[in-house]
Amino acid sequence: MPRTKAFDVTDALDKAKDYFWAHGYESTSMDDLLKAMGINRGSFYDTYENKHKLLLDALDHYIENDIAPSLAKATEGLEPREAIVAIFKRKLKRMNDPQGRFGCLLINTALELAPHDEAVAKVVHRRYDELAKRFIRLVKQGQADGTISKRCKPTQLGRLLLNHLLGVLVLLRSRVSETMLKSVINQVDLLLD
Amino acid sequence: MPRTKAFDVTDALDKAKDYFWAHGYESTSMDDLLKAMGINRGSFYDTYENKHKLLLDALDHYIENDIAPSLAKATEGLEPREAIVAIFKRKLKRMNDPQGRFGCLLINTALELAPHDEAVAKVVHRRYDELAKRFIRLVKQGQADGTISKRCKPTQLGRLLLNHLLGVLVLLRSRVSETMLKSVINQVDLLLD
DNA sequence: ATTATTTTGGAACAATCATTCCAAATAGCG
DNA sequence: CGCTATTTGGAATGATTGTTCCAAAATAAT
Repeated sequence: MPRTKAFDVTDALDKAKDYFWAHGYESTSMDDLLKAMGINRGSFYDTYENKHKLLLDALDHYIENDIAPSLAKATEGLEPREAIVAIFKRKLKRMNDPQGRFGCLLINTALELAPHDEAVAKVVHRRYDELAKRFIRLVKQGQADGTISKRCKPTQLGRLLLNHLLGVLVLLRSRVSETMLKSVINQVDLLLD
Repeated sequence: MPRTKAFDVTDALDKAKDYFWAHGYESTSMDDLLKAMGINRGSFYDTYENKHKLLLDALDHYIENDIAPSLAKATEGLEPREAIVAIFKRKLKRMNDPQGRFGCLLINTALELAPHDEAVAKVVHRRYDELAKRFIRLVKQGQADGTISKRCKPTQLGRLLLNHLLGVLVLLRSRVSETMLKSVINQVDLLLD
């Protein structure tokens, strides 16, 4: 019986995600969001509850639709060690397109809100763990096939790789020079040898 | 002939720095700032010009009065390699006091503002370079006295260490578990061997 | 003590904040 | 077509934003 929504809920969420990604949470006003999403106040509050709830949804949407596919694409068909290297090299490739320079929404949000926002902190921890596990699995496989050094336990090395990635994403958003970025990214091999 | 200021300009700046450190830039309102600094509007705008200018001053004040002394204290009297390790272990020690959990003001600010704030980006780049140079110098010395592996050029390894530090400071502010933090920090040795 | 100069406290400002609310418009069902 | 449930657009809300402004207070020099 009811009227149907005049906009695509997921599309609008995706636009919101992009805006948060570029500008952060506090710097983004409701007016900015509504304009970016192409909807208006009534529809917004009816659909997404409020700004903070939208952020949490945007974070999940980001992991599912940006991070996960990006990781899958970068690593598909590659041997474990090459997969790890590819994850980092990919950041280098993307450093010159607009989106790539905004770093990672998860990390940006973690730094802006985690200390005073329990809900955000929880999401961040879960996603860090997932990323760490992914690295750990790749390390195990790489150590098994002999391409990654065994002088460090998989768990430790996996976490070290996650930490390395966090650093790279900080450098990206900090807009450091390409030289600096290349220099750091190319050191992944040092961690694996 | 004039009246003298009723407050200590540097003390108030220090309080502002602490508030920015804990809460970030956008989340901090002028009311918050004035309360934290213990002064009022007239005095503020007369002395510090405006909120954005204050942030830049706070950043410099932070590097000079928090980072520099902290690094000096952590490394004094230590051999190069031990100095590097000490810089990281220090983060672990501090992880349970309130201030330590807020990460690093420079990095927090970089992630929040660098993409859209030229002045902040400039400061960030200069300070990153200083930190990198410091690491590079220590690496050179460590390689000279044989305590640090020579399989990597000082410049490269120095930057890698800076990147490692950025990651650790992200993890700190993200409030990850002590286990996770220890695990990552203890891997510094892997980078130096 | 008087004068000159600066700071101080806070009222006032226009702009913007996130959110609420509701009449008008709309679309599916009978 | 008419009924009804839902969405839509936007006016309105009260709170808060960063900044300006100025009279009153205070101090150092004359």
